[in-house]
Amino acid sequence: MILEAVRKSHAHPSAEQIYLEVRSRSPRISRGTVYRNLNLLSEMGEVRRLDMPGAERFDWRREDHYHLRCTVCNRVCDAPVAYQHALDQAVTEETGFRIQGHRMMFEGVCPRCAKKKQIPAADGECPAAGEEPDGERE
Amino acid sequence: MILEAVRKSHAHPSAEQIYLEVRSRSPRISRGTVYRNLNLLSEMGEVRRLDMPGAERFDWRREDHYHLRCTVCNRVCDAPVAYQHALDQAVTEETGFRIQGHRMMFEGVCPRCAKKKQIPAADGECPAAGEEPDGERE
DNA sequence: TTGTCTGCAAAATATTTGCAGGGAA
DNA sequence: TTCCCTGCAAATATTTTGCAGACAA
Repeated sequence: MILEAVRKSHAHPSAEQIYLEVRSRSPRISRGTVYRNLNLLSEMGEVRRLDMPGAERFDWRREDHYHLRCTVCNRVCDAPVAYQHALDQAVTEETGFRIQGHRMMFEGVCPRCAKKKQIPAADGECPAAGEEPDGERE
Repeated sequence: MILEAVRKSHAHPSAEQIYLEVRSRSPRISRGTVYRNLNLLSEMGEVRRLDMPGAERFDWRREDHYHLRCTVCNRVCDAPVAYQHALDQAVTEETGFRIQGHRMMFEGVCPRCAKKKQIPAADGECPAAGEEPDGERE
């Protein structure tokens, strides 16, 4: 059920958002269970974890890909750039690390925030997908 | 003094590590002051902030560059890959975001952890620089 | 004096964990 | 019964903040 919640929301939700979503359908669920299962799911590779300032986010997509984050409203969407396997190879050879992969996060201001010059309310979408902003960070 | 501490430690220290370092020289300093000044310094661009699971890390280098993290001991070092400005350009054009830049974090197992199969003690160095491991994460 | 910065402690946020109970095998 | 998973609450960990005092301009 938690896995479904992550997969259904393509908005890279935080653990708290997933908790709220699941609770709306199963009101007795606890945060502990959500965190425990998100950890399990990410270890199993069913969901992907995004390191972000403030709180982790989760991604339903299992393939390697990059992300794009608005530094104003904190919304995250997928970046239109192909994963560069060649870099992993290069770093492996140069460092001796057993490279598992890499993460890339683009940062900038989304079109909406650029216009509004203010933190937007709580709706809206990425250039090509429905996402939910946060409106938190300064 | 806090800026010096970050610059002196080329090991991408956490706020706590910086606090301990500064306190060893100025025992009356408080965590609040360290956090406040790290935030100031990163806003001024004097230090760089690294988003990591668990806790933020700080980097004295001001130029754009990538990082490499051992998923076992949690040590971080600089990655031997040049920053790809072309990607920022591409994402700007494709998304309409006002791109400020991107972060890249390679992940893998460092040579020492690969050998020891265990979390190493508290010494050691990156392939080419002295760094301090964490030995925290599972 | 006025404004800025600090130490201290409490608060806020995010996540993990101990424990007893419930349900499935 | 046994084992695993859950809810609940307390505990951790990290970072921020309110406040009163110290220091410099």
